[in-house]
Amino acid sequence: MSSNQLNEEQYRAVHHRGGPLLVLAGAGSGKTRVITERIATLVERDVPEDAITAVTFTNKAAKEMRERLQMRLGKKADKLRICTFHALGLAIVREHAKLLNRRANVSVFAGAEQKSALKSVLSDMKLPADADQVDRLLSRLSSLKNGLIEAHDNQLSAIRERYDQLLERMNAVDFDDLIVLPITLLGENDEVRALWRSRARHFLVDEYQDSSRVQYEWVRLLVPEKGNLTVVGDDDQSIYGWRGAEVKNLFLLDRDYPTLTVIKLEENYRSTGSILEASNSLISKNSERLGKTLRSNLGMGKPVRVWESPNPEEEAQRVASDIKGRRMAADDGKSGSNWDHFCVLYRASYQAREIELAMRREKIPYHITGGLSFFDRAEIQDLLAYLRLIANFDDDLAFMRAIARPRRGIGDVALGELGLFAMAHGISLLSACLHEELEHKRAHSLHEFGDLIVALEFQFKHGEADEAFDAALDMTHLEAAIRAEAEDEEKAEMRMGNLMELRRWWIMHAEKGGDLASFLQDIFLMADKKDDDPSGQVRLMTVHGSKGLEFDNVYVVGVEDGMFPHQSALEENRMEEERRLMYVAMTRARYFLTLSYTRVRKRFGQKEKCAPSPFLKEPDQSVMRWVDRDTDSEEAKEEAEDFMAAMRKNLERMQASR
DNA sequence: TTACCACTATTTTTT
DNA sequence: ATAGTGGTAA
Repeated sequence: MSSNQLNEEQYRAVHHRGGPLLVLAGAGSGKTRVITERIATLVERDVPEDAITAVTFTNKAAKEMRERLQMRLGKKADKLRICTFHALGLAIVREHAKLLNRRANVSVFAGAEQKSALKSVLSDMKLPADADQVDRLLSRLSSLKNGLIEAHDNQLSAIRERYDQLLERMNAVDFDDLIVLPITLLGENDEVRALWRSRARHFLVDEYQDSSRVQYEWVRLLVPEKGNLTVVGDDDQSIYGWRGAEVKNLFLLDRDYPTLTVIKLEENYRSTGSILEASNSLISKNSERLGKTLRSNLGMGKPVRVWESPNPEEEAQRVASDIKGRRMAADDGKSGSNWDHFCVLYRASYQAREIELAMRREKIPYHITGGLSFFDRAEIQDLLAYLRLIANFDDDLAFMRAIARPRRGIGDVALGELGLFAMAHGISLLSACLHEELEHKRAHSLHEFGDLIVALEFQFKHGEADEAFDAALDMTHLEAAIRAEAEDEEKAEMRMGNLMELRRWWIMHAEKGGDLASFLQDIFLMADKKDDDPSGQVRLMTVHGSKGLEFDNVYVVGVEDGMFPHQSALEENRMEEERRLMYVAMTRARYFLTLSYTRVRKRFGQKEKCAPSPFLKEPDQSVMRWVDRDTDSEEAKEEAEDFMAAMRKNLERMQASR
C-alpha cells in the first residue's frame, strides 16, 4: 500500500456502524487492510474479542489476518476467532461432539480416507468400486451434501446414508461434514445457536464470492437480519464455481438483509494504468456482474506484452531468459529486484513441468506453489496413520494403513477375516485385534499389534511428548523400514528429516497444551501447508493459487484457445468464470505483465495446433503490445532499461512511504 | 505376498 | 508420453 491514509470509501467501510455491510473490493483495492482495520477498530471500541468471529477461505488468509492484527493489537489479537469456515466447523463439532454422535478426538477424513471409506461402502453394497466410479461418486456425494443437487437419486441417498454411518462409527467426519454438521446443529438446537450467535455478534467474512450455498446458510443462521455482518468480496474474482461457490450469494445478501449498506472500493493501489485498463476491458465482457471499474493511482506504465512461441518448450525458455535478463539488469541496484518479484502463472498444474525445466536450465531459483504437500509424502502418511489410530481407536482406515506398513505378514485375507469378526461383534478393527475370543491364524500377530497401539496410546497420554513420538517411530519399526526400503542413504535421511520436522511440530503443539487429537486435526486443516520457504525464488503456480498475491512481474503462459479458457469451459456456461480467472491472473501484476501463447501444444501425447486465446483479443488493444519474435531481442533491451527505471522509482516510492 | 506387464485415462481449478 | 491401475504369474 502506498499510503497510510485510508481513502474515503475505505474509511467508511472500516468505521461503518449499524448493521449488515457489503464491501465490494476490487483487486488490489486494500481489501485485507480494510477488514483487519475494521476488526482492530472494533476491539478498540471495547467490543469483547470473544464476540468477534472472522472467517476466510484459506488457512493462509486466516494466518495473514491474524498476524496483521497481532502487529496492530498485540496480545489481544490472540483471543480473536479468525479461521477458515472448516476450522470453525471443526471447533463446533468438537465442542458439541456428543450431540453429533462423535467424541472430541474425532478424525478428519480427507482425500484418501474419504475414498477408501466410500470404496468400502460400495463393495458392501455390491456396487462397482473401481477408482473411477469412486471419484465420480465422491464428488456427487459432496454436491449432495452441499445442497447443489437434490437427492432424487435413491441409490445416491442410500450410499450417503451408509457412508455417513460408517464415518460416525469410526468417530470421523469429512470436509463437507465440517460445514454441514454445524448447520444442522445450529438450525435444530436453540441453545447451540444462541451460543455461537453470541460469539459472532460481529461476524466478518472474507472472500465472500467463494462461499457456497450452505456456507451462506451458515451466515444466515449466525447473523440476524439487522446483525453486524461484514462481508468482503469481489464478484469479478469468483473462480471456485466448480466447488460450489456461487456469485449469486452476493446478490442474495440484498434480499435477506434489506438494510444492507454497500461500499465499493474501486481505487487500485497495485497495478499500472495499462494493466488495469487491459483487465477492466476484459472483465467488462462479462454480463453477470455488479459492475466496478478500477482506477489506478500509478502511472500508465508499460503496455501488456503478448508473446507468440512455436511450442511450450520455447515459450518456457523465453520466459526464463526474460526473467534472467531483467533480474540481471536490475541487479546493480542490489535489493532493487529479486527473484521473488517474478511469478509465472498457468491454467493447469501440469504446465509447471515445462517451466520448471527451463528454470533449471537457466539456473534460476524457483518454487512451485501448490505442488505435493508435505503431508502427502508416504513416510508422513504412514506415521500419521499410526498417530491417528493412537488418537482414535475407532479409526478403521488408520488401522488399515498402519497395519499394512511396515509389513508384518498380515495380508488381505487375514484382514478380511478380522473385518468380519469386527462386524459380527459391532466393534472397531483395533478392538477386534484385542478381543479374547479372536480365533485366527494370525491371532498372535494381531494381538501384538493391538497391544503396541495401546502401549503407545499410554505413552502419548502420560509420557513426555518427544519420548512418545520416538517410541512410535521405534516400536512400530517404521524407522527401520524406512531405512531398509530407501533406495539410498540420502533418500532415507530426507525421509527421516521430514519425520523430524513433524516431530518438532508435535512437540511445539504439545508444549501449548494440545493433545494428539487436536494436533492431527490442525494438520488436516493445514493440508495446504508446504514445507519450504518460497522467498528469494521465482514463484510458479496455478492462477487459482495466485489469488490474493501480487508480483512486480507476471508471466501468464499457455494463453491459448482450449487451454485458457479451458476446453471443458467452452462447452458450457463456464466462459464467464474463465474470464474472471484471466482477470485474476492479470491483476496479480504490479508493473509488468506478459501474456504468452504457443502455436503447438501436445495433448495426450499428440501434437496439436492451437490458436491464441480470445482473451487476448478482448482487452482494449491500445494497451497491449503483440511482440514479434524477430524484433524481440531489440525490444528486450529497451524493456530491460524501462524496467530498471521503473524499479528505481518503485524503490523510492516505497522508501518514501515508510 | 510380491513383481511385472499391459492397458488405460489423463490435463482444471482445492477447502 | 506417462503414470497409475488392475490382472496374472512366480
